[in-house]
Amino acid sequence: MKPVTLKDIAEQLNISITTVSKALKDYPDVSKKTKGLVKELAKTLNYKPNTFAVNLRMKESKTIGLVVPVIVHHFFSNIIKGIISQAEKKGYLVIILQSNESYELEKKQVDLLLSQRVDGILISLANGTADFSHLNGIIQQGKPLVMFDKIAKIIKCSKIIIDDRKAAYNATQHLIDIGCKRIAHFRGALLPQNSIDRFLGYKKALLDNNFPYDPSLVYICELGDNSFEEGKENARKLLKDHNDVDGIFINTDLVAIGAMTEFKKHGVKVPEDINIVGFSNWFMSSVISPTLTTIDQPGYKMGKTAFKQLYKEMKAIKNKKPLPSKIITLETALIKRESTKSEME
Amino acid sequence: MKPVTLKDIAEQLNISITTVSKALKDYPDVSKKTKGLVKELAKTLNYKPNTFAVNLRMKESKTIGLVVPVIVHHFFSNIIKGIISQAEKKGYLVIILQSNESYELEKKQVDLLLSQRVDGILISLANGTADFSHLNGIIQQGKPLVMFDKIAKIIKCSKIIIDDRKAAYNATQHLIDIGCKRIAHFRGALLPQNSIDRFLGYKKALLDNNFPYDPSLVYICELGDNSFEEGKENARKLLKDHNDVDGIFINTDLVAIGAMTEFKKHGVKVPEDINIVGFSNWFMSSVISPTLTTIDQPGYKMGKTAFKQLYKEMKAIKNKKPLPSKIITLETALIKRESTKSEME
DNA sequence: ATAAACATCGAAAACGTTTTCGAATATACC
DNA sequence: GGTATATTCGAAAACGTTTTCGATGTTTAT
Repeated sequence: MKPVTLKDIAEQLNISITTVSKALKDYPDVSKKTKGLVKELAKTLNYKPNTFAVNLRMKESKTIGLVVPVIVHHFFSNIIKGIISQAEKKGYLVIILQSNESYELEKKQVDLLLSQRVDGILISLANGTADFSHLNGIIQQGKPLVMFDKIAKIIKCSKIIIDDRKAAYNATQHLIDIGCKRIAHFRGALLPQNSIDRFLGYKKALLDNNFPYDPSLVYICELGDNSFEEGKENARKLLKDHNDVDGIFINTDLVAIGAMTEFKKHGVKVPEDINIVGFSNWFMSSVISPTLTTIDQPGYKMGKTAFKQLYKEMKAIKNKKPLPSKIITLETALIKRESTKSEME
Repeated sequence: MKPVTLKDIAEQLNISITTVSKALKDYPDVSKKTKGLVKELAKTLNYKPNTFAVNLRMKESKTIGLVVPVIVHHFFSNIIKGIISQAEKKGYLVIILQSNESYELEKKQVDLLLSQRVDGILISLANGTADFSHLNGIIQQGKPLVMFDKIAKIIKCSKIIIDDRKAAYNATQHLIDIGCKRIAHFRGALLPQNSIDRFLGYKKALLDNNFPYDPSLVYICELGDNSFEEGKENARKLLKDHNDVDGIFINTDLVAIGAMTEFKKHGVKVPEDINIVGFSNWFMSSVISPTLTTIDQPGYKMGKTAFKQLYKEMKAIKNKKPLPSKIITLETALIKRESTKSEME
């Protein structure tokens, strides 16, 4: 019933706790014979070191904290999977918390992780987060912090991102290449950096091609949740305001799918009447009809990379040689599908 | 830099560590005055109890382990969300591990959680799991274990499930009600209980309606991953073997969507030629074309319920009054959409 | 006045591990 | 035989908290 301790093994073998501990860790100053005895008995008794004691002694828990805005989300669950699988390889466990896109909750979750004394923190910011003192709190405690996807440029820590601006530029350029003349954009909320960058990429592509930039063609997802409903809502608005739009670059696949559903309802054909490019390459997008042209965003890889960076920093801090912050940009790719016409020669 | 400890507070106030500890926990045997002083200083110093020490002393970590077969999955990520949100309310953290549908990995993950000394474990079994000794290991250690969705009937622990058989029965009955005469079934792998139960529900509905049960109409997802590809594969086989099938009850939405895609490719119309009912009500199913008739499986609620049950059992074990195991069955609902014809009068 | 009750505090043990440092024994060398 | 060097072990401190139990001082009741 009671878990086996070093003491139990020591008593049965009539040696000291010290020796048992050292034997199990292959210290050079214990004989082969006693090592053998100890290891054998440890195995038969099914000894498992008490993590609580180890944590206290070593001042680390081999556990990291992860805060994401949402869990039920193709992109984020891929990131989570990437983080967990990489962490496991290095012997780390992951505690996951959700901010629900709320700054208040995010702050609370960070505090929770801090008081739990995790060895490091991975975070993707809530859309509403504009104050960053809770993040500085992490750094002040000397804990490594790595941000991914939804980042804050101001904070001095490593970041794993994609080049949203470039990806958006490519998406918009694709619409231009296939012959679109009037291109709208459904953008995300005002605050998140990637929502801003995607907008800027869209705008730059227009200007580089001598297209006029028309602010009335930019629709903001006002609810801020990048939902199916927002796509439908904006599609309705667009249909009312502008009947000459023949291409849309949309912030997120889900919003794009909402828009396509609404267009279908109104008899507007995709891609014949309107070409659509989404963003993220949710699995869903390859399965709907028409399949959605989109930007592939490497969630799994982002998760892996984020943990790897955090791991390096945790190791560095342990060795009292903190690493400089690093910004890693992951490649994206334009996935051409049925929602945009094929390229013209 | 160094975190503040009880000792720091005690020294600054010239009182004992004991008194500081008691003051912070509102013990009755410390005066209001000292309580005030201690609490104030604790706040200004930003004192946070050292979780490692507390865990060691209290022999509990307020942390539970969660093992799921997959993370990137609409149903499971909903469950995860439910578990995390409920756990947070009770002050528990959740460590998530993934078995990747592999028995070996599942066993390893359970061992990991056990050696981490989590206070309890929630698990949904991998499809390949047929040996259950690792689960009995949990119970033998006196740790509460609650299984959900993919369960093993043999293990004596609480379980949160849906009535798969009844749900499958209703799905099949729906196909019969709308006039289908020859109904096929794409089932999941052979081992998982819910795959078995759904098959049995399908069969019972047929027999209750005096339909012949024809084993050649039951297609097994052989890869065992319930994927889009498996849906396409089975649809191809069905098209080759049976040209008279006018309804299919399919184990999982994703497989159903794969099948629909394949049918569309071959010019077979849904629901005109073949009616399809899926299972799980993934968000995706409400967005594809045609929208998919399916069984709604309450993932979020299942997660919440699973944690609640685990919490009760953890509390009970702490009070040395272990609770009897309990099986909780959650309600499902048939969601009628476009992939099945409307009911005949 | 004495005894009983109450209020307030602190010493110390315990949780189980890791690691430093010194002690003891055995082996090597001259 | 004596000194130096390996080899093998263990005592003890430390990590920071919780909680038992006794000590001290103060108030109330008799």
